[in-house]
Amino acid sequence: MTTLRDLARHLDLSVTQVSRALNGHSDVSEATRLRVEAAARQLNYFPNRAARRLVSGRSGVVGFVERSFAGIEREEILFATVTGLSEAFSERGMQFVLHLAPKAEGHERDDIIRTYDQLVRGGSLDGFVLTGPRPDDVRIRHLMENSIPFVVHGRTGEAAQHPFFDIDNFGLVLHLTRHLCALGHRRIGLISGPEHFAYVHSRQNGFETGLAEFGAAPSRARLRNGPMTEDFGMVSAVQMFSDPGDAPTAVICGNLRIAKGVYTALSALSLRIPEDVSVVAHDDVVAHARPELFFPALTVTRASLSESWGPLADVLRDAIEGKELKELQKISPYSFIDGASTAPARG
Amino acid sequence: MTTLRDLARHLDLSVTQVSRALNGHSDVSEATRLRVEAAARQLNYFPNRAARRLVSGRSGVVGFVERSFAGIEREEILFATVTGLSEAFSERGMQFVLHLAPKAEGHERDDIIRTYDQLVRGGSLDGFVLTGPRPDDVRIRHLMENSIPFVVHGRTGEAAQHPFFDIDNFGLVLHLTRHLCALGHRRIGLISGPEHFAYVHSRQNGFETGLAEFGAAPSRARLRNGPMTEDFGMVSAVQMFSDPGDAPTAVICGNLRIAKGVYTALSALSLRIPEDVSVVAHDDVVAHARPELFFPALTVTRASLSESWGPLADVLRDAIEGKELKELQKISPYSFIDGASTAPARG
DNA sequence: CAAGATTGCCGAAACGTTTCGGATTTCGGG
DNA sequence: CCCGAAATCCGAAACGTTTCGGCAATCTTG
Repeated sequence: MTTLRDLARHLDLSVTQVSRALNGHSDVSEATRLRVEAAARQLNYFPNRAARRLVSGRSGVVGFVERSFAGIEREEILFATVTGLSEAFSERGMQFVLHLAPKAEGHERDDIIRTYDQLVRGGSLDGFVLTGPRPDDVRIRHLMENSIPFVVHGRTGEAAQHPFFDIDNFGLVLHLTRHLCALGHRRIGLISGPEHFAYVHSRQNGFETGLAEFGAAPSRARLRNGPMTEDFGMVSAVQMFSDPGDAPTAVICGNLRIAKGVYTALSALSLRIPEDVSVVAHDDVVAHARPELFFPALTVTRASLSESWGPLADVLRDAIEGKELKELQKISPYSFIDGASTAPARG
Repeated sequence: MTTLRDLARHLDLSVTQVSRALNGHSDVSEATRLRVEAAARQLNYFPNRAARRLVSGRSGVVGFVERSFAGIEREEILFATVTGLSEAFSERGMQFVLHLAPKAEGHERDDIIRTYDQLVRGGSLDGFVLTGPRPDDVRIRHLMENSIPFVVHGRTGEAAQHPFFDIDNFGLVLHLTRHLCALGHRRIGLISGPEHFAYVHSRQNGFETGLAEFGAAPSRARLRNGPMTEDFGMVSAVQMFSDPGDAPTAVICGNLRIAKGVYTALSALSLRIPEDVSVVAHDDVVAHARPELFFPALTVTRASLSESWGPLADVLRDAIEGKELKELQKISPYSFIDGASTAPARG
């Protein structure tokens, strides 16, 4: 293995200067910089990471902690997350490790916190990626208190005080709500995710804001929180539309799986889309279902999950480098794609 | 962060002795060893990995390289592999990183090899886990030539010269074949995996050996190689049983998915299991399908995939530590579980 | 009790890099 | 041609650990 010293001897320079040349420091002449780079290539020199880490105090490794078995329906998304982050960090010269914390009994997230501590000890890991934040997330509080760098996919709330990369959950549901209201709908259903997740709250806020703009009010009966599954969408829709008096005229679905269930339910109830009911959804482009394959084509807001890994990795890198909080909070744009699943509200 | 020096000062010992005490060396008295351990706990000392790696020349990180998008039906198994290995290496104090090599055009596996080199440079990674070996695998040859430690899940052949952890593919198909032959079956079908994988060859050898023991010969028409999917099992079975003259009286399935397809096909062809056709399979316990849920209950050999990650990690650890090749080749046992899907051959 | 063996300990060097402070050379301006 | 400033360069220390060789005290043995 060729070292910096080998290079220095070979070039008749000092180790210092070779190091500075390779790291692009200012006080090294253009000529020697080129000479050094050429020699480095020729002797195929690669910096020893361990040595670099020892002096820099950083390991170049980041992690993602998850409990061992999170349940079947989370597998698909977990897989996408792991592969996406692996790729993103690889491209940035960092390494990404998945750490599966054994499922311990007792305190829900205590063991996960202990895992964070263990991993950060001895400089094994520089930082973490978190997903699925709760409004008041213990993990986030703990990491902040111990000033361990991290980035959250999503955020704890609209005014979160931590590094994150998120989609505009508030905005996109507001957009969908306005779209439906503009068509004359006032009784709108919202079938969203599990109540304890922060993004569900943001979406609900967007929903209520949109309704308020048009002088409408949400109804407890038209609000459903539960797992983002086709089954839940189906059951929720059947329940919502079972009361003919108060049934909604339009439904907003948290994702495409839920929309799938809603389509099934409406078809079974002999309700036509969009004549009887308008349906819209948010498309996170994770499953293999595409909104164009719905019939009639689904109107959606879209923000691709697979495009979030890169920015997420950037934010974590910057967080580790100690940048300002305001540079560490990014919100991704979404697009609105009009389909054929909405129509003006009837009479 | 407390270092060895802090500990040494605190205990009024030398750094050397503290280090040796913590690493359980022989020339340190029991008394001081206990004293040192107590102090380490109290000051909550954790060895700095980077420093340790710098001197030992090892990183404590191992990797698994895969191309970015390997196709849907491989996802399930890839996911199981990644989570299983993550957990196994965590338990051994090592870190496991998944590296997704971008899908490049041109030479099939050239880019993967380059990836191995890059990762091993600068001491980033100590070794690799490989899966799905071919009989003459370029990756394996390359790693051996450059003496980079690795372990293969599976092996290139019966007399492989590399570290591996494998199930007894030859033996288990031999077992199934003998079982069927003992029941009087002579025309037996084998629906197995893609031809280029080494394990498919081993299984085929076991099959032919078993047949030969009973004086039977394999037939080209009763041998199918293809993807391990339900669809392939279904199509293969239909084709095999379409020729009434030469149709088999029993079928061996490469895994449970294939068996599922075979059950479907036989049912559609109005062939009863086991009265008309006996069916057996190998169960790798990866999917959520269980052989008991087949009707009639499937007779299988079983070797759980999820139990292979630990031994696999052990072998790689030992390979990195430079143990002898013969200690680095492990074959896991399988069990035979008799169901209700076989019966004596008729007439 | 002397001589060798054993036990428990220590100082110093090494791993390969970055960085601090200072030294040397070169250059422009008077 | 000289002087200060800018441009390049360098030695040495530091990061935290392991390990090699040696040293002193204690124990064993004849």
